[in-house]
Amino acid sequence: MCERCNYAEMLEGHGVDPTPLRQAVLRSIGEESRPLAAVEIIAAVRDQMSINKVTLYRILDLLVDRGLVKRLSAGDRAFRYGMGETRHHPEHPHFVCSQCGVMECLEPDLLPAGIRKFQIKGKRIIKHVDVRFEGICESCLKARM
Amino acid sequence: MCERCNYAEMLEGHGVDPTPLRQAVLRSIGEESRPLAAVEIIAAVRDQMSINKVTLYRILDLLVDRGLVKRLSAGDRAFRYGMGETRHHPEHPHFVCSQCGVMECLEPDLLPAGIRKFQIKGKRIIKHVDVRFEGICESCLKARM
DNA sequence: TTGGGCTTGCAACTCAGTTGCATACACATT
DNA sequence: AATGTGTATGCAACTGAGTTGCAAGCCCAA
Ligand SMILES: [Mn+2]
Ligand SMILES: [Mn+2]
Ligand SMILES: [Zn+2]
Ligand SMILES: [Zn+2]
Repeated sequence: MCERCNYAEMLEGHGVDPTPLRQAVLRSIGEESRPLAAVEIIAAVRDQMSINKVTLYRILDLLVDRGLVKRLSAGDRAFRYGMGETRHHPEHPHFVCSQCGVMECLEPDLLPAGIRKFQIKGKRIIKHVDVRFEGICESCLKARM
Repeated sequence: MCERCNYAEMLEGHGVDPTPLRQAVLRSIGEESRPLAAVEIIAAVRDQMSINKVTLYRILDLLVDRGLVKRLSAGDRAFRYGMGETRHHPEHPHFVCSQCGVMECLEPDLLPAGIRKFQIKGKRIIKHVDVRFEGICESCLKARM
């Protein structure tokens, strides 16, 4: 998210006790520009303190449940975790590199305008739309030459 | 796909030996109107003949590789497998019920027009776009009342 | 008839995440 | 102070979906 975010305040604002581990998990996600896999989050947290992987997954569940974090599907078997939507961080599509698997955030204006208007279609309730671009990322492109 | 599809011919046309198991896997996928999880495909095939799960996954890999089948992400941990694109079966978005997990195919015209035009963006190569609507399906809606 | 490649099966494995249960700590009640 | 109650974390074992290694069966070619 941003360097001046107060993660403890964000947690408290969502009714979550801001324990050191929860702050560290949220900070690790917030300080990256792209959504991270659990294995990346655990590595980042462990640079500063010790954490068990079950605790990490429980914290992630809690943060996703409270809307602080968004669980994203990258098209492989591991979820990615990125910051939830706020006014400073609007909904946006993502890009996944089919070679190295990295997920990147794209500009919100790449979300096709009006994608929200398909709200009722054949008696379903549509809650949200997930748009994922797939291809080859810049760094994999460079490595090919 | 359709009842009059000749699955053996489709396999041969893509350079794949049309063994009974491969035909049964492709037929199981083609006869459904929605993409299936591997566990559903194996159940469908086993209604007619015996198959080992490793064989199923190897056949799925092969069919995906040849473009006969498309591997889709439903936002959970199990892939779904649906028929690949042809002239009779154009690209289309999907819907996933966040309650029961079922994936359904939506009309191709729900794909936002012009979504293909984001072909070059920030030095990435974009190969395709995956649009997935999430919400509550008709049958889960009924069951709520 | 022998040999190679393709197809399938079985056992064991991997990876990402989950469950069960125990321990530790905080804070409230007596 | 002693006790209880809930919350946070850890550890071991488990699960589900898919993968790997290797062996066996089959087909056709030399
Ligand atoms: Mn993002
Ligand atoms: Mn479909
Ligand atoms: Zn890449
Ligand atoms: Zn449903």
